[in-house]
Amino acid sequence: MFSKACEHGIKAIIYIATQSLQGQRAKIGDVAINSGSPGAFTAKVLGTLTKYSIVNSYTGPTGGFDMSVKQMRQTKMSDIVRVIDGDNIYNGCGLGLSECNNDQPCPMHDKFSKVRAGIKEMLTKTTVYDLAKGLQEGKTVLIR
Amino acid sequence: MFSKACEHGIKAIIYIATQSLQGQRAKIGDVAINSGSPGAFTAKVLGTLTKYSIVNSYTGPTGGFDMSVKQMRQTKMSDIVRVIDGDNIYNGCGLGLSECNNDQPCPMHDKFSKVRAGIKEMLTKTTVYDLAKGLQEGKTVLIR
DNA sequence: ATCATTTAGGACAAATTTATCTTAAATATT
DNA sequence: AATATTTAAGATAAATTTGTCCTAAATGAT
Repeated sequence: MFSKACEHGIKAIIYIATQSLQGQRAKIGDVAINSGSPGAFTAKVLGTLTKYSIVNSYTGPTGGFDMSVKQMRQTKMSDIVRVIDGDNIYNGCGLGLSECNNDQPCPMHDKFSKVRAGIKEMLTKTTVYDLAKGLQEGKTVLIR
Repeated sequence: MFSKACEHGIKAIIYIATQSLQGQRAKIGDVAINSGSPGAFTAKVLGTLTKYSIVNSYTGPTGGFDMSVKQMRQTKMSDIVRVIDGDNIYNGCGLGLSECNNDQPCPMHDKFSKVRAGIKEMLTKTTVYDLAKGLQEGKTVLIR
């Protein structure tokens, strides 16, 4: 469904958000350990997310990553997915045709459209804040 | 969503089915041309599908691939996807955790489960016959 | 029987994704 | 100013996926 880069990115963001809720910046090493993601790889993904102002980064000692509550509330999962995986998941053809629409649909287009709308709705209705809260309250986990 | 192998496999099966509905076997070259898929690669995928009796293959002149109407009606899209891509799409964690369930869910588990159920339902309710008919009637296309 | 045609299947190659490593740039602390 | 710490970013490597090529096996037609 999502690329590994996207999975790592989402987990990292959720972890960083929980830390930020406690007033703590998260270093990439901590992120890697606590989100079960490869550090250097995740650092690149976070670089991209930083570029899009989804998360903030700081160099030097006391540096790391953090998010404001505003960022957590504004950032939808759909934003993260779009930045990392592009919008193929929202618009792409399920059978890989270069174009596919109601006018000239692939055989799965109709059925696929509905499923995709469900995915899009789910991702646009879920914010980083929502998921960070669940993790903070111990209702969910990032590693298994 | 699906791997390229799966996309090519689905397109190939739908094309083969329409040909079978007209009493024609389809050679891999025809399949490639008419489904817009790489021939040799698709041949391997069809080999797997043949092993699972989703499609039939015949060697020699007059050989090729075909499906009985019974096969078309019995074969759900979910079967093809499971054979080629495995059942990760049905059971796997959206964030890539090795395990993820209601007991110890990842942050996206609840929302993801619903979406996944929608995908599963869509794939199990759609048969090869359904899609082949749509293509045969000119309502859908395999190439763009 | 021979031959041409087709799938089967393994080896190989290319492309993409995932992941690591190394050096540079930034910056807080001393 | 010097130093230690951290992210940034490019180079490189490993793994996986995608795709091609070639030979063997099967088989219908002559």
